[in-house]
Amino acid sequence: MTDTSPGGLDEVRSDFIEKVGLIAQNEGLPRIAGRIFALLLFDGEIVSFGEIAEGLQVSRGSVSSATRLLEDRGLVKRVGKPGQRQDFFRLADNPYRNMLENVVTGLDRARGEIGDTLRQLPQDRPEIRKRVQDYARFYEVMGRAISQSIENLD
Amino acid sequence: MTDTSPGGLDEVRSDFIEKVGLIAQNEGLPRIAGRIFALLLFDGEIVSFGEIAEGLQVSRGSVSSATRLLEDRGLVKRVGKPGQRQDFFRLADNPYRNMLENVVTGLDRARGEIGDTLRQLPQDRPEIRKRVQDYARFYEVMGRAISQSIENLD
DNA sequence: TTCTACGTTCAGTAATTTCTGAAGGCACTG
DNA sequence: CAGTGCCTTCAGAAATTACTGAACGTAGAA
Repeated sequence: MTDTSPGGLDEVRSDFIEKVGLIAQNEGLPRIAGRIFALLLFDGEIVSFGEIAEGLQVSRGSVSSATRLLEDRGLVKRVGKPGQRQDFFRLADNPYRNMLENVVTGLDRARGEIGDTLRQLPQDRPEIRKRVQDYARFYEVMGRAISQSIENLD
Repeated sequence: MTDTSPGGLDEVRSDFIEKVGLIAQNEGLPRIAGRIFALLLFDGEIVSFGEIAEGLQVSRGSVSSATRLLEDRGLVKRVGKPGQRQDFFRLADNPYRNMLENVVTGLDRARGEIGDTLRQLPQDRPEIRKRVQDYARFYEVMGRAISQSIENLD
């Protein structure tokens, strides 16, 4: 029998999964992606495609797109099992490093777009250039900070 | 006459405003908030409530809620003008510092929620605890990095 | 006081995004 | 070769979020 008592492990687990779902949503990811990540993180095991769909009570279509998203971001790894036709998943080896790198990528993109504006601005409007430059600098500073923090993870 | 020629300042300006609107959306803010921020940043002037609504072609209701959001986050400042009933706005003094602080706040919140889970986890499941702890650490590392980067802004 | 200009609120609408579930295609099995 | 189980795709449904615009309250002007 699984531990479903109040405050028991199962409740902690499902609370965690829901929490991470909401955090993911806050960060602009589909909620299901966050839940899958949390499930793999909490259980720490290799879990099959079907178990994810059933365990989270979501459609296989959703599992398909969410796992691919997580895979693309390097947060989750798809693995095969000999003699098994199903796909299996586990946490990626370095999910947090990849998360940080994804954040940096997003910041670089924003900075790049602002840089485009800067390049289009005439030299004889230094006040505008200054302000746009400051904005670009914001993304640059934050990106650099996060890049450097990657090594602090382990 | 304003410069509306292709590649002219007006076009750069409106492209910039739209770009920042999309960036804001990416970061989970209403698009209009990003546009207002961009307008104030680009023009660098004190702009009235009505001018914002008209200039961006959005309803006064939207201007009201977006400006309040930006005000709450410390990105924009509402100022009065003597003898004027309208509200006026300008960029905040230290918008980027405040942006970074807002990010840190969000990270702290996420870390706190994961910390709650950690506290509920029994000691006899060290493997689970380890994994959840690593996840919390991710938010901690990123938050610290950004906090420290605040001083690099100027 | 009454009038007017203003910002805010909120109910409803619009737009966007997420999720579902059925159809489809592929690969393995027997 | 047919049958089965699997993942993906995609059209549509559901849910969420942003936005509008009218009603409202307030404060200054006349």
